[in-house]
Amino acid sequence: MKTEPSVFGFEDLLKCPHKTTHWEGVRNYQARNFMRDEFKKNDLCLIYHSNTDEPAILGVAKVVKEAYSDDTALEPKNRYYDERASKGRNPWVRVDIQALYRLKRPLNREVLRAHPILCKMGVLEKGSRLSIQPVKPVEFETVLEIAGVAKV
DNA sequence: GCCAACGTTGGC
DNA sequence: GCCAACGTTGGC
Repeated sequence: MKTEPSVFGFEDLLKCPHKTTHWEGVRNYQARNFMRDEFKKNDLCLIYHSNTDEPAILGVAKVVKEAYSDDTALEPKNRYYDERASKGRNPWVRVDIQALYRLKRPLNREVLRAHPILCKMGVLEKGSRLSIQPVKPVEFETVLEIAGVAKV
């Protein structure tokens, strides 16, 4: 799961009550489909900072609530407002996630590129813009193994 | 700030 | 359905 630290970073997640937040504002159908169809309760996700001086994977979170209506799309004042969405016909969903671990050693793109397994990750692909994208089990395990984790 | 890549929009 | 124009993403 990508996020821009200037908007909502991993540190912001840690400050939330129960280190839990609604992952809202996804307005891309492909990314939405992943949340809607693939995210199951207790699944783990990697948190990645994009559009920043130091893009990196730096945390792990858990799905605590599966996809449900992202009502920010219905609020005209909200930055994620979508005028075409309406109550009862809202295409957008959010999930709730809870921070679990901080990576002891955040993995930046240079580190990912240099690794024989992690160099294949979607986030490194040219033109990769998907804010929600699948991670292979072996990739996930490798990230935890070489980064090390600390409970938050 | 630049710019390539991509998704979306809308005229035809 | 095609495709040009446009807006956004995001690394660098």
